[in-house]
Amino acid sequence: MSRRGPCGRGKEQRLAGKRYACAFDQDAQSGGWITERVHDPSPIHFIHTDEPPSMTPDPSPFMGRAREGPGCPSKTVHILDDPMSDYGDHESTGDPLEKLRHSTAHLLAAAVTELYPEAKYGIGPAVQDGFYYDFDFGKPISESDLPAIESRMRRLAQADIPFEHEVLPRQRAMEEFQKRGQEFKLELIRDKVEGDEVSVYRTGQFLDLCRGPHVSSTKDLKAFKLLRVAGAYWRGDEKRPQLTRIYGTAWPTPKELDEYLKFLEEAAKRDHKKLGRDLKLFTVDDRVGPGLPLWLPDGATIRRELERFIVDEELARGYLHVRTPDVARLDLYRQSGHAQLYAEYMYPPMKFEDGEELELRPVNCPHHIVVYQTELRSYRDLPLRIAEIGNNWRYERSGTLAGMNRVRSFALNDAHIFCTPEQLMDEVRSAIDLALYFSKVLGIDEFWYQLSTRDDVKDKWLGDEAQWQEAQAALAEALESMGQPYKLVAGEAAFYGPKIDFQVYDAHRREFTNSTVQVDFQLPQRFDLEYVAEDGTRKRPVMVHRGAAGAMERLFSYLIERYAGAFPTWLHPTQVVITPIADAHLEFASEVAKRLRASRVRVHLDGRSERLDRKIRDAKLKKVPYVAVVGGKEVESGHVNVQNRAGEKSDMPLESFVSMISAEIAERRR
RNA sequence: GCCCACGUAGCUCAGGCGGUAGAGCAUUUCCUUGGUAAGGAAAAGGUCCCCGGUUCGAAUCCGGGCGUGGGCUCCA
Repeated sequence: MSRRGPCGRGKEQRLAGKRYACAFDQDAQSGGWITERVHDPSPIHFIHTDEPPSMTPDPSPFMGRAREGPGCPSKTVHILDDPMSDYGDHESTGDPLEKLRHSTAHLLAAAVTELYPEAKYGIGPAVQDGFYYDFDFGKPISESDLPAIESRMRRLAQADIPFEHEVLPRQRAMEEFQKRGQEFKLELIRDKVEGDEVSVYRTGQFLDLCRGPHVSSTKDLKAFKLLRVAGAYWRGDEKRPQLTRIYGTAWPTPKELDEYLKFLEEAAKRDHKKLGRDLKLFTVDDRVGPGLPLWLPDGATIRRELERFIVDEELARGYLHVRTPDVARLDLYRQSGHAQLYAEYMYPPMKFEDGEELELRPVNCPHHIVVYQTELRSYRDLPLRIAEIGNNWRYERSGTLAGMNRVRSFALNDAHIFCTPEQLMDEVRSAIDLALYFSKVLGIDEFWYQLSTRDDVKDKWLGDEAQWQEAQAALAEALESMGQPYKLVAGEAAFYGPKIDFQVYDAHRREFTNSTVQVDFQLPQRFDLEYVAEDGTRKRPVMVHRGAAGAMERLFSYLIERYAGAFPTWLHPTQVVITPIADAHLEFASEVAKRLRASRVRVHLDGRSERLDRKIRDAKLKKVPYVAVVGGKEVESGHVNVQNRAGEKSDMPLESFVSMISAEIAERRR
């Protein structure tokens, strides 16, 4: 069997394109790595669509995710073995689309064989919405080389070349690939193929180690397009050669291909980096530094609303909000273990003359632990839920930074719940419930849960077996008791405990972790946390790390893409644009503005000497929820003529409008 | 960090096989006061990412940085 390693599939998944209406369930395609899946991962809701989502960050990273981290689902899911999709354990799902794409990958390789005889082949699996094939060309290949390869593919497709399946004796297969200088394939046979029979597929001059199945002829491949080239390490290992990966997409018909390409265009339009610039929400400037975004006034307004919403809800649910510093003595992180296990993501400490070493915090759990320890806690105090929306600093590798989605300084909606083992389940459940509530209000309609448990490799984990079992059971049970389906991924837990991640997609259907719930027995031990139990003895609490809304930065990038900038009224930086028709109506317009502001509605009075059409157009481009036109008639009647984003107009008394929009805002209607 | 591509006015981009650069939008000013997605005119605006090198001369060529995008790795 294959290993399911850490490498994963995420990549593929990422690249994938969308899956239009349906969500994901792609695990079917992904097959089998998910060992013991408990429920099907179906995505849970999806509601509307037109708005694709994006994602948010991982919450409390905490921990030490040394290198395994809680991670993103991505990896989790896919696999490493994907390579094997080319061979090995890739169990075909029988999905015709997958077969088509996998065959197109072979077609790509066949074209490359003719154009670049020296090329060596890596693997070429089908992935969500397409396929890729990794090659070692022995020289740089760029996107400008794709058209030539693609047209050769078309020629081969028209040539009606059969996909011939052969089963060769192992020795014979080795010789075949040896003769062709295909060292990567030889390696795959050595490592992945058991037994004496080796399954190969032949397409013209191209011979591939592959289990299939494939379409019968290249003429069955009618709608495909090469999309981009990228570097990819052989077998996902950074220490091995980097191959050139060519990504492409393939569909049964040209029409579907077209739709997919259109989807990509649409996704580009709602890209949060583009909208962030167009709508003046945030900026990233070299002078400040990579991965350090600046929230501009309108973006900051949205963030303020989000934080207000989050904090108010948490306070209502019994969380205690605190404020703790962004820096702390390095010793604090030595004690938590981060200095050792998380060092590569931490900024270098600031050293002072007197020997003091201060560290920008990569996580804030140690701070909350200190808060916990300001008093001798009683079992009556538990569960104690300490929350904070505070900045965390992580020195992410430069190549991973992306807009607001992945940054080096981010404000996590973090909380640490200190509770007794008996309370664990309930706390996990309420943390999930909170995340669900946030999702519902914020419009995160499409997401799924992923339960990451520990795998068998013992030394990767801290703690004892019993605690792990207990924690995993608590997480699984919490989800099940709430009727929430999830995907179970073994081996992806944080080193200190299992976790549940909430996964979402961005506009391009790349997967991200939005929020998480993680159980931790390690920090309580490292900090010798305790509480006085009912019987007077000292006991150790359990910690739950949870980031219900994720990081504000990632949440923001998600919401921008989710709404394509057309935020719900309660979030929109400008809720109403008041447009007087002529200067003569400015005075009444000012009164209208004043009235709305008195009710805390964010308004912008557009007093430019522009025409009405122009002002309305500008407001529409800003995706402002309401445009209130004020002209002679309105001055006369005391009404406002309001147009919403759908273009529906209605004339109503100012007071009616005020109460209408106030209610909409108060209810945080979407 | 690695691979590929890219880096010209605030934005979107042209142009430049070496001789100090253009458009549209945005901005400013003037005219226009006009009922539901772009009224007209003028002006202003650029270290052509940075640093070196080659050259009489570099935004254009070469090298090295930095940054951005897409992937890989990683994952807050």
